[in-house]
Amino acid sequence: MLDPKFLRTELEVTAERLATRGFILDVDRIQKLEEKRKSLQVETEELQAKRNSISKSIGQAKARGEDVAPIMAQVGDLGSQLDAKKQELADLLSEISGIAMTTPNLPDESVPVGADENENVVVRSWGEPRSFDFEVKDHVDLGEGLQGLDFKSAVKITGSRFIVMKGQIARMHRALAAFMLDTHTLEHGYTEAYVPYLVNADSLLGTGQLPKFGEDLFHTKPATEEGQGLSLIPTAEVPLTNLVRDTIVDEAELPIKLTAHTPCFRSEAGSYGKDTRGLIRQHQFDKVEMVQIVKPEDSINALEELTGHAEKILQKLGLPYRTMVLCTGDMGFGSAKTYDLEVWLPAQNTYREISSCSNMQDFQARRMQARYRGGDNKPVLLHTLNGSGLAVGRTLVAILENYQNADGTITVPEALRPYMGGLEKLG
RNA sequence: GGAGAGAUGGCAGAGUGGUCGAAUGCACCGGUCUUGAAAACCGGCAAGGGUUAAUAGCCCUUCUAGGGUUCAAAUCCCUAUCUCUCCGCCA
Repeated sequence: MLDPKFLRTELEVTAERLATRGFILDVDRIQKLEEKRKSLQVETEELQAKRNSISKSIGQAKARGEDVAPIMAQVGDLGSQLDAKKQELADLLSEISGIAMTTPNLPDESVPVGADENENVVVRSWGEPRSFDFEVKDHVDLGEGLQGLDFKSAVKITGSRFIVMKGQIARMHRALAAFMLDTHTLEHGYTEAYVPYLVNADSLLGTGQLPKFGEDLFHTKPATEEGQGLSLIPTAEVPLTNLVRDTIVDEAELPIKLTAHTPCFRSEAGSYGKDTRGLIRQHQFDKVEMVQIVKPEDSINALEELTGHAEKILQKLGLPYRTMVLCTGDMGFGSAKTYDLEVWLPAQNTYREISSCSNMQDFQARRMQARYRGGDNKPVLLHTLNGSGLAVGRTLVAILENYQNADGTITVPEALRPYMGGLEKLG
C-alpha cells in the first residue's frame, strides 16, 4: 500500500510515476472522494465528541446524585444522526481503501522506464553457454529417458501441470533444496524456517496477493464464505514476511534474514497454452525463498546483497545466467525494484527466469503494520525484500539440460555431489 | 470429538456499566548520585487516524475480531477465531 499522503498531497506526481508501470490512477475520482471524506470525517468526529461529553456529564451528575433527566433530553436523536454519518463515512473510507489496496507500488527512481518484458535491461551475465557436439534434448526427453520424470502419472493422479519424480531425479530435486538451504544458512547468514503451507486472508492481504490476485491462488474454500478460508501459499514469501505482521521489532534484531524451502501453489489462471510442455510452469513446485526485513535506509543495499545470494547458487552449480533489472512495466504489484535471474536453457536456446528478487520497500510493511522503533523511539515502517534462491524445479531443468551427455546421462554438478552420496552421473 | 477456563499496552498483569486509554511491575528513554558502572531515587513512556505549516495544540478510534444492548461498554448479550486445562482419539 502506498503512503496515503501520496494520494492526498502528491496525487499528480504519484499518478505520473504509476503511469510508467502502466497503471492508471483515477485522479478525479480520488480527489472527489478525498474532499468528501475530509468534511464527512470532521462532522462525524464532532458528533462523537458531543456525544462523549454529554455522556460524561450524565455520569458525573449521577455520581453527585442529581436528576439526569434534563441532560438525557439533550441527547435527543444524536445517536441516530451519528449512526447515519458513521455509516456514510465507513462506506466512503472502504471505497478509498479499496483504491489504496489495489494500487501498485511506486517504481524506484533507478528502475528503467518501459512497457513490458522486452524493455528489461541486462545488468550482467555470468558463464558461457556450453556448445554441444550432439543434438541437445530438452529436460522432458532427458527426464523421461531416465525414468525420473513421469508426467503421465501426474495427469492420472491429479491433472496437467503436476509432476511425479522418481529415483535419481527425485533425489537430485531433494539434494538441490538441501544444497540451497545450506548455502544460505551457512554462508549468507539466513535463519532456516519451516512454515505453514496454508495461510489466512490477512497474511495474503499483508503481502499483496489479496484483494487483487485471489484468482492466482488455490483456496480451501471460497473466500466469501464465513470463517476464514485458508489458501495454499503461492510462495514462502507470504508466511515468512508475515512473521513480522502487527509487530514492532527490536532494532537489535535487524536485519532479519530468513530462508525456507516450501512447495508453492499457483493456479496459473490466464496462462493457458503457455509453457505447457515440461516442468517450467507447474501448479505445484518447490522453491527455496529468501526474505529480508530491514531498516528503510538499508533496503537498497539489501536488494543487491540478496540478488547476489541467489546468483551464488547458480555460480556454484556452474549454470550460465544473466541478471535483468525489470523495467517499470514488467514489475510485480508490490515491488519498487526487481532483479530477475535468467538461466541458460540449451534446448530452448534462450534464458529463462529462475529467480526474482524484489525490494518492496514499505509497501508490504504498511499493509502489515510491521515496524521497529527508530532513533526518536517512534515506530517506523520496515522495508521488506524477497527473492527466490532458487526455484528448485527450474534449477533441476537447467541442470538436466546443461549437464546432459550424448548418451542421455547427466553429469552431476560437483557442488551437488556431497548431497547425493558422491554420485557423479545420473543414468 | 466431549467438558471447562481464558484473550487487556513491547512483556507480565489489575480492572465486571460512567472522569478507564486503562492501576502496578518489568523493559525502554531522560535526569540525580558515582571516577565509571550497578543499585537507589526523580521524571517520561501505547498505537492508528483527523485537523494543522507543525514531529505544537485540539479531536476521534482502539482493551482478539465482528455484531448487539445503552445517553454511556475493557466491563452486559450473541457469533467467530485463537490459547490453556481435563477426557477421548491420533502420526
